[in-house]
Amino acid sequence: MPELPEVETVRRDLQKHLLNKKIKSVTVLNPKTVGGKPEDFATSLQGAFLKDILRRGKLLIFKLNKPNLFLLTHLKMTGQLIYLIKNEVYAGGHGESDTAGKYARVIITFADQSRLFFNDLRKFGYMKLVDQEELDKFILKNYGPEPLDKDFILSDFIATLKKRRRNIKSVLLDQKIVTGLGNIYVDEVLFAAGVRPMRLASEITKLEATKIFTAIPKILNLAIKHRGTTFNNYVDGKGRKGNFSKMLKVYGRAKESCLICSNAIIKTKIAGRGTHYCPHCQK
DNA sequence: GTGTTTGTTATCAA
DNA sequence: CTTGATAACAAACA
Repeated sequence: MPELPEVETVRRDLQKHLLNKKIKSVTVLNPKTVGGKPEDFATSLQGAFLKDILRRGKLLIFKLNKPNLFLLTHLKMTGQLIYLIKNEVYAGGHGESDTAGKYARVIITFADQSRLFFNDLRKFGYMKLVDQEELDKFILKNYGPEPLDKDFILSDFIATLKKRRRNIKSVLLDQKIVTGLGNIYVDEVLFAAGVRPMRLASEITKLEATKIFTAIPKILNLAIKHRGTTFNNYVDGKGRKGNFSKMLKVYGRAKESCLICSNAIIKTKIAGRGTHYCPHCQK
């Protein structure tokens, strides 16, 4: 489940390896992944150079040298981007040992014969070509402030929570309120802030909101430092697992004892998602 | 066969 | 119009 730290780890890996590479050919193995006609998708990319790789929330944005062309990539639940040099074989990727694996959906081959695999077991992820105008519109419509940027502002955050009559968990999962958090990091953030996930957002105190606000970048940055969390499928740009899994304090620890107070961690369902919290440390 | 896993969007209700 | 709640999507696993 790639959330902000995992997507950022992939972005940094890929930026190191494939900046300024020229796209030689594109193979679309699952047409639904790219939408429209696969041959149009391939043709548009062919011959283009990769100039930059950006991230907005959990969305990766590949900037191409063709004027006004951006390749958006969303990994959703099980997407992986794996970069392999010429003839390199990757053992992994949803348990496959073949180079491509049976879950490869798109393969981009560069002029030097290195390749970028977009694997996606559940086919929720997508690649999509847009121009600058479509990109701006898309981001404006779907994304709120970046928690690691200056536009994530405490007073705005407190005011937003005050207006929401939903549980805090679903509010934090809403990408328009703050981008990048998913099921794992929301549980971790709420534990760090000492707030129960079912609490009504509008009734969160200023002090609690401040604790949540502070915990968000703190935990995300720490997770990036450890190259993300691998729970199911996530791997980085070279197929390696993330190390933050060992440092999770509540997610995936149902019935285990709280690392602070030793009470049993409770697992329940909130906002349709598996939700973990400590009944003693979180009020 | 059943329930569970989750990022995002579609759909419906208020 | 907005907001919120829920189903749907897809595939695999216990």
